[in-house]
Amino acid sequence: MTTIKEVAARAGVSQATVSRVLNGNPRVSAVNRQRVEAAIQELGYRPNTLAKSLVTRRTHSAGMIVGSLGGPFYGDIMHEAERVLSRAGIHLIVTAGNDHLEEERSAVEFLLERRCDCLILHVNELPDHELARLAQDGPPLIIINRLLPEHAAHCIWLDNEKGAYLATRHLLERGHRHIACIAGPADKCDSNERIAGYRRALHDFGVTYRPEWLVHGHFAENGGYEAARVLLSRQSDITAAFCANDFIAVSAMEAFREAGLSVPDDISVVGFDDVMFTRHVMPRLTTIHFPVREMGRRAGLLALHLMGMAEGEAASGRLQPELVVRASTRSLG
Amino acid sequence: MTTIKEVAARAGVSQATVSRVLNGNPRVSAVNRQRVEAAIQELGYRPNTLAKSLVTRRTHSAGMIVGSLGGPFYGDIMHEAERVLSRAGIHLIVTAGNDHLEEERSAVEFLLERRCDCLILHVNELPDHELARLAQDGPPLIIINRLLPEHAAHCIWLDNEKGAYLATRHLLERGHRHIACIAGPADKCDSNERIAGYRRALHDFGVTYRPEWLVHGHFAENGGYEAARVLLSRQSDITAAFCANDFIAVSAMEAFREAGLSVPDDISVVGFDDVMFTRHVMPRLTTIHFPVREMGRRAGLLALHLMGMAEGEAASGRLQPELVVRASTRSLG
DNA sequence: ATAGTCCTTGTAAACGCTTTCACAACATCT
DNA sequence: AGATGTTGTGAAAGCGTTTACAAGGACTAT
Repeated sequence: MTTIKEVAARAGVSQATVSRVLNGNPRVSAVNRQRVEAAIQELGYRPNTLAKSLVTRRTHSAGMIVGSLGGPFYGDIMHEAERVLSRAGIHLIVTAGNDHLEEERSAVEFLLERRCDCLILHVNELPDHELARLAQDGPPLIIINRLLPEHAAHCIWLDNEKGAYLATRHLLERGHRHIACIAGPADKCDSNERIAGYRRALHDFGVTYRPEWLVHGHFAENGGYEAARVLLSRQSDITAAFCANDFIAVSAMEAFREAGLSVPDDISVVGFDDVMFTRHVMPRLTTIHFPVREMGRRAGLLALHLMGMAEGEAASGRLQPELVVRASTRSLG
Repeated sequence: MTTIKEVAARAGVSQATVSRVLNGNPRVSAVNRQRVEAAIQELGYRPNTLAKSLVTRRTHSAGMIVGSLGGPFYGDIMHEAERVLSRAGIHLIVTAGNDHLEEERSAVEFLLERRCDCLILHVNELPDHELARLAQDGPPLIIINRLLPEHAAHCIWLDNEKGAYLATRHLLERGHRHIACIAGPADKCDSNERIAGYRRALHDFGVTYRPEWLVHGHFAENGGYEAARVLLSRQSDITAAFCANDFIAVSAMEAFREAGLSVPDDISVVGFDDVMFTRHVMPRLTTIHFPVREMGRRAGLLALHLMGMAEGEAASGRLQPELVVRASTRSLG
């Protein structure tokens, strides 16, 4: 790899002059500028960002942690954040935390060691106080899909409770009174918020919640299949099910179908997230739209903001879910 | 940020000793080792990888370029590659090229400037000779989903032609003789290879290809909708369609349905890629399985190999597609 | 005693860049 | 004339690490 020194030698100037050309410093004579540019071309010189960052203390990069590099949810977030950031010359470095405490910690460590100018975190296991400490003595921090009350200005989150409320209310308004809830893992707060919204809706409509209506699945693909079977085995005359996400909903529908129940004729199903493929499943899934892309976009914007690179309002805050009615729910009777 | 110097001062030793502790060098007395470790804890010291890499000339990172950070295809590739690499202590840095020449170039530049130890490229626009040059004077290079004949040992690609052949043959074996092809964009080589496979199959079964059977869509979501409508407008009595990917297939099915055609009763449809949701669409899509995850895994493995960190065989080479028969195709008559 | 090992430690020179400072050369004002 | 800017330039210090290399101390073998 050629260095700035060699370029300087070739151009017959000092390193300082080459550096000035590289950084667009106007205090360089036209002659020298040309010479340097020629030398750069000829040698195929490529500045070493490591060295540069070492002295400038800026890496022009934002670090992001997501649950996993795969999957439609994170894909959209990364994609949108990257769009916003790259337009401002900031590169996004993404790493997976895999919803695992140790991995999340080491991911943070990794990004910190790389001296990212800003951190965008989607972490499940890292406890609040560690995040708080990080926010205090690290680079600017943005937390997505989670609310730290003391750091709300750095958080972007979804009103999960409301989403679940909307979904359940939709079922109630269509006359359903025996409504199951296939929730996510019991230890995720997303999951619990959604359960809360479900219960509030029941309560508002004067329906008494029954424990046998609730069952837990996991958020990944096929997460709802087993859960739905458990539910069915309980014989609890349900006519509708609110599912904590679309994967659960789709795989639960499969289980229902196998049990001879038709969706939506025998049982109505609502999902959550509105991931891309919900439009293509049959019946097309009624679900709660999660503005993921907006979340990604805002994360990028807020990052720029905190790095002092964006004008206008900060983009933190709560995002609103919306009900999308399709074909997997119908009125009772 | 605390530096190694401060740690040294606090522990009452030299920087060199701290560095030795950091790097697990055994030539440090137990006493000093403890002192240093204590100092590190107390100060919350975090080594600066930038500085480290500057001198060691290793960044312990592999750079990857994909078309976009979103989407199931790249998601899987990134995910699998990351799994393999992170287990070996190598971090994956992913950047999007957005299938755009300039962006791909600048993505390469970015990764090169970051001094990644290895590059994994999924690029569409970058011409062969630029890749060849890169392979020559840059870090180890891996090219996925594309074959550079002179660099086959660094490539991992899919036999697209064969996949298309299998798909088309399946339709032919079921008695179809008027088979459309909804291809991808005409300028992508994936797309053209798949067209070639389609035509070879027709030829092998003695069916004469007709130009009005071919229509181009794009690979993204809904890419097949318009294309299918064009196809229908041609009145070409087709009974089956081979689609160049699953997104095309799914949106084409929608167009067929809108036109009053039932899949598979009136028209059979085969997709390509076998992305996750094809199992959940209705009718469940017959498609060609593209071993994406295997491709990602191999890319990671090959990267390790080229960095001299893996034992065993190199993982380059051609991946085989497989036909997955589901419910969107049926026998004619 | 003396020389030869083996360990542990510190000193100082890199790594490739930016940036401050000083200085020369020249232009512009009293 | 002299004083005062203005510009373009290079020398050198520093960013936070690693890593020769050398040196000192504690042994052992003569």
